Amino acid sequence: MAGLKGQATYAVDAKGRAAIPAKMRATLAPEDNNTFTVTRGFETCIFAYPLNTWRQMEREIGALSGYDREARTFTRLFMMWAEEVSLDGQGRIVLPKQLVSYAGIKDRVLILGAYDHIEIWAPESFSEYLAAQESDYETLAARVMGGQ
Amino acid sequence: MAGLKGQATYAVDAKGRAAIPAKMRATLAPEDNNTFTVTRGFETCIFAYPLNTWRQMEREIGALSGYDREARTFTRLFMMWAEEVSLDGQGRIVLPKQLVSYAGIKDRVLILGAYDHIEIWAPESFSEYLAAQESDYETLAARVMGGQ
DNA sequence: GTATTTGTGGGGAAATGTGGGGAATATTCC
DNA sequence: GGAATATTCCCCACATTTCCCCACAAATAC
Repeated sequence: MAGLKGQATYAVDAKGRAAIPAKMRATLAPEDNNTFTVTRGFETCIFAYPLNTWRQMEREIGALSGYDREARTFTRLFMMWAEEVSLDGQGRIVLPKQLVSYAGIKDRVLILGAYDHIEIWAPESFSEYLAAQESDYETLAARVMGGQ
Repeated sequence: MAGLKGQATYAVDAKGRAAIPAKMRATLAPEDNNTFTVTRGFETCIFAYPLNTWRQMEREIGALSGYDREARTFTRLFMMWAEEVSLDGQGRIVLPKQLVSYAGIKDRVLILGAYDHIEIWAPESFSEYLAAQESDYETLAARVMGGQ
């Protein structure tokens, strides 16, 4: 699968639905079956994994020991927020209420591609998140990618 | 089997019944025969294992040495609380009284999927459990999954 | 300028969660 | 032992939520 990329903001309607950008939909493999698993993301957003990617995540979770206290806690938190959602005929998903509330989403969402998953943010939360970063883009790149 | 996931709170009626979320029921294999084995869980909740998974747990218990004192104690505690329960026509199970009392359940339960089993909590107990965690979600993930 | 794709809204059918009745089974008490 | 009582199980009924489809507006492509 080609990496998920791009960004767009969309309306959330009265039924809690939001469109997934057509460009991102085009990136999905047929085996993904127009299905995502959404779960609690890191840093106040919703993560949406295409089906194939989610299967890989589950394998990693399944490899953890049920007798280790921290592993148990993480398994609970990761899985309890997870929910499988499929695109409707118009390319939308229903955002689970609990995740909407966790992410602070009201009537609009910012959807962005992040290589192997999609992220769904309340636009205001994303602005705050950006503002809170201490390193600028260039510095961050150097640190993460090993510029020096 | 796809991992059990999701969360929902349900009423416990006067007969001690609680619904199992339809999404979780859909995850069960036909061989699970709509049957769970419930037992005392780790951290003040009830664990409910689908039949197949329970068989696996039993094999692990069976592999323990009966001549080891601690193994003997763990076997007793693990097995003495276990009880097999089946879904009724409406997708509910009857929660065994002793486990209800152990988990501090009153009139509502929080049910969550935890990959290979379901957990049944008193909502208040789960809140306390969450509040008692010293690491936040992101930190926990990095520690358990090896972010760094 | 027209045709096609993309995004938004809403209505009706089906599934889900909850309560309760009554028969069958078990338990208690005399 | 037998009657009274309690418990368990299986069924039906209803309210609510969710799902799936149709319709239209806006944007993009040609």
